[in-house]
Amino acid sequence: MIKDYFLDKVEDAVLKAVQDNKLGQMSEYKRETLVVERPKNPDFGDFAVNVSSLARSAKIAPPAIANAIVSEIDKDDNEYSVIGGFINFKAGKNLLINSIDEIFKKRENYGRPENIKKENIILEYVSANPTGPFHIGHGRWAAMGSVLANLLKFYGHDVYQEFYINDAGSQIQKLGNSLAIRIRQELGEDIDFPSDEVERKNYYPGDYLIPVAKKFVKEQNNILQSVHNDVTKIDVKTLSDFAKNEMEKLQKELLEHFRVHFDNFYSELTLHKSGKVDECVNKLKESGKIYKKDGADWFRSSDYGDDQDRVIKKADGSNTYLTADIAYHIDKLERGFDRMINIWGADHHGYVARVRASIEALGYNPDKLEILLGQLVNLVINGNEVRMGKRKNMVTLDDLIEEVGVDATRFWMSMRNIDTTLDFDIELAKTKSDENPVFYVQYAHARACSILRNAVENKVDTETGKSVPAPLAEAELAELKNNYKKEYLLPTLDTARKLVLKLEEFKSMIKMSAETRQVYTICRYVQELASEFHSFYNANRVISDDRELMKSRLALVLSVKQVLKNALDILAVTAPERM
RNA sequence: GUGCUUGUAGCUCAGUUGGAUAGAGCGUUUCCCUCCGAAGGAAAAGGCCGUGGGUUCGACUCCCGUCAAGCACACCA
Repeated sequence: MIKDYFLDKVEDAVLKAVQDNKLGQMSEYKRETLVVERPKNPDFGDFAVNVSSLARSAKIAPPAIANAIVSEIDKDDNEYSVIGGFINFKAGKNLLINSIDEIFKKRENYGRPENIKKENIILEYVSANPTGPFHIGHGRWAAMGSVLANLLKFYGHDVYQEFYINDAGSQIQKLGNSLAIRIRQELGEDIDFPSDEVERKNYYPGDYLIPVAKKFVKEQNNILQSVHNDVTKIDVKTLSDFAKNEMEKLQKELLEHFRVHFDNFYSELTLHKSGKVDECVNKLKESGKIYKKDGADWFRSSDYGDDQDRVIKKADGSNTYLTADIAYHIDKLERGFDRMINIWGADHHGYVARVRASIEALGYNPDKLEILLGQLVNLVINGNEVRMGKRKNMVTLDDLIEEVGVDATRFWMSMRNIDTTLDFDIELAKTKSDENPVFYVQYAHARACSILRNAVENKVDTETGKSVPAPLAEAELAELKNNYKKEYLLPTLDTARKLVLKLEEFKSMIKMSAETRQVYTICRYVQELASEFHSFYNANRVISDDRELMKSRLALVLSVKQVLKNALDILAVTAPERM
């Protein structure tokens, strides 16, 4: 990376200057003390380093330090200039040419770092209850999680994507009871969910169980006959299992459609059945971190930073949700993953401390668990915020995707910092104009493709009716693409510096994004690259009579297309050839 | 009451780990197609970085207080 190249040069020079006693009283320098930044004013250069931080140990003024350092640098064809305590750097032709060359060499792998410490990561996200359709909040975790998985894989890690199904506990019974009501309605009975608010909370009154009830009546006739259509005589488990399977099926179909791929769906129920939950309780007891109070077993999570202790086994002998969750995380560790990354909604933040505590209490390293807490999603309809209430006004993810499409939904759900509440403006996400960043970016890709098509297409002159030969033969374009030579770029280099630098930035953007787990940086980058490309397009005509210049610019167009594609692939947003 | 997150341009948001004149998109105003996609581009206007202190040569960034918004504080899952 040009950035790293520059920093290396500066640091080598600092070390040399220190050795030659040219930096005042400074006697040693530790690498990575200095930081590369972007100059506020682009006229200063492409990158800059501020050496003011060295002034304290050197005991000489920052400009003198900067000059001393620059005088030690082997400059090649790059420009170094000193303003105050800043060393500004402007990349020369060699570096710029090399960065485009790299794109042609690496193609779809451009941006993947050479040497990273590869980790075997389990990424858990969405993990919704199988008791209903996804709401738009789930959409944010689904989009961000799958982008993060793509990103970390691209970066070089092994990523195993898992969905934890909360298919145990009271809500499943609730689901069965709700289905019973829907089936009775289906059979013609005049019955409805209780109107009393408190009692109503024991049911899922949403419409989504109606088709499930219809299906049950159609497919499970033998069961209904055996109880002479008296639904109350059917075992609740039969009903809840049926509903649960239907919900899981719907959820999985939607995830596929949304381009979200899980390697595994891990059932909480199997965790209980396998005895792993009990095993976990026993281990905690052995660790001496359990005590009895009011008939329940309490875990001393407060010994590990939690603000209070937590019940692990209720007075009635059953386990809490937390107990299963602990067992689940221990199971992940025992499956041999180096790192566990979970994406949780901010409404679960209270769980972070207790899960970490349990991991530590059981003798594992809690730092292996990374929990990304995401703020929630607000829907904006016609400029008005629609608060996502518990059940009322619930917009399902299905509806949203149908309304705005997979590409726009994925992009919008990924484009904001995970720490900020996301305002999802439906109208804006639907617009096909520059107001909508997804289309702006896709348009840039389509435009690049269009130029490449035009370069090799024979045209017909509308006035004379004569055919006009293509500016470039197919074979020549193929040659440019497959046997790219560094010299190709030279003729357009001066007018394309900004664009080349932006293409080069892809590498550092990927690094930053992967290391901070913040996928929105990819969305931002792709908009910036599109902007630079549109700008270049307007200022420079690609197809022209000057063949060398044309080839040079086509090489850039090919590069832009490649890098846009690489970024959009990570986002799993399509890169259209035409729109 | 306690904890977590967020307050930056009219709106939606960046701000690379404490540095140069605080940036981008939308919106507003003015320009740019005889020609590769104007679904684009160029430019202008727009800011007490919620607020009050502190640390520092230097603070949007770090610390403390304070105000506002969201979320969470179960032997529910």
